[in-house]
Amino acid sequence: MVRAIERLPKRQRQQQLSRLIVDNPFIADRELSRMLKVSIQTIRLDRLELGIPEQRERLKLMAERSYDAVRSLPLDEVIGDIIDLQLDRSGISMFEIREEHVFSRTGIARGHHVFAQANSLAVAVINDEIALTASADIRFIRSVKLGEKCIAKGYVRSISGGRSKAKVEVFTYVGEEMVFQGSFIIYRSAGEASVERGIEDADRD
Amino acid sequence: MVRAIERLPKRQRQQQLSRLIVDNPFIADRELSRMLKVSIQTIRLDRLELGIPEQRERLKLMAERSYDAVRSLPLDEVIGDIIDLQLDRSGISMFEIREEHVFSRTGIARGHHVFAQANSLAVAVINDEIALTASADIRFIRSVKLGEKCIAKGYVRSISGGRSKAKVEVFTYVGEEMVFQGSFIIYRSAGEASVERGIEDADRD
DNA sequence: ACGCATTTATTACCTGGTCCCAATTCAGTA
DNA sequence: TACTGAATTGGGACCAGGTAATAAATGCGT
Repeated sequence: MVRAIERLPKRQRQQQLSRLIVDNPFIADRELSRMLKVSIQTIRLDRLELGIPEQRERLKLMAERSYDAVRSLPLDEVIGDIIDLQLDRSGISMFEIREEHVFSRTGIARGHHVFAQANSLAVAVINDEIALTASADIRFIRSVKLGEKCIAKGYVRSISGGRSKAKVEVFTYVGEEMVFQGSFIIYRSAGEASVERGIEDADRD
Repeated sequence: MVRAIERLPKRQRQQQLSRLIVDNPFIADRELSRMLKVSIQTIRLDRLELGIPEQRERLKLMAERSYDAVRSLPLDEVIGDIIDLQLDRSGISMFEIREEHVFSRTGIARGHHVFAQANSLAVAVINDEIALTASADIRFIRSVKLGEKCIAKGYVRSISGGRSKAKVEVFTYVGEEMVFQGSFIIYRSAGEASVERGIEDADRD
């Protein structure tokens, strides 16, 4: 039996539903029911089956993620997903090159995205409230292309200058191949609450 | 007149209220009324006077901010607005530091945005279909803060290696003050692609 | 004692849901 | 064709966390 185009079978509708919610977490059931042309109850049953929380919960989760980051470590302000982190020692992050990261003509990632991943990792691995990049020496060893997964590994090499500076080396790989290498000097606030601030005495907010 | 510690005068209570909400935006009026030992209506009047939105709105705003932040770097083709460009010679770009570019705790811009502006400019100034960053040596001279406008000036210093490499220096200013300095080696297609390898010498500090 | 600000209480209403139960529709099969 | 089970829809009760508006109570200074 040929289905009307309007109404999709359950499976496909649920897939659509997930997609819609993923790329607009702010959407409410009412709107979804209009878009998928089913009743609001169906939408709710679908969410239930798919384990998708209600809109408010979704926003709350997003807010929490970005908030926790502020409180502890800027984990959310990081480009790439931190998949391992040993503070003051090392860390690993993963970043997948997608459409929006590449030059559309060539499919090659723009350098600053690869840098951003490495920089974020270098900052994240430093166990401090305030950690800022002071300088960096970087090499793009080979270009990274659409779809490739960049695994960045960061190592804290030294903690010098009365704990106010740290050197972090980051190596980014696609598979076995090294694609990026960077040596970062990170300023830290040196200690728990105060003492030396990173760069020249930044103002507090 | 010595006030009871329990009940503060309006002004102080409202100050407290702001503080409480700032460092826990998730808190609801009910809880606030318990903490400040006033009725829930008073809390609501206070919020009204202070222009503090309800909890749900707060969470929504946070979610929006973090959502925008994730999109902001990836979506832009070029970071910063190119306001002057002489191909193969020099270029100027402007980039304003907004909420989504800073560490929310400190209001200091994340390094990779400043880098991204400079990198984008360095690539843009190279008059070629394919231009990729091969390496860079960068210094963050002072931290850049929320609201500041970064003016990046890029100069093509040399075109060497049979037109396959170019050195571009970028200086970024806030007002008169230099905040960032970078030396970029950019690979260009120089006739045909084959833009694969980058590094040859590994000098690190 | 009066008056004004402040505080509290009350009620109606809103959004965006949950939970539960019943009715309906649809498609395939005995 | 009638039956069955899944899918869909509808409705009601309830919830949190509010807004809005109006009224009543409480301070407190003069």
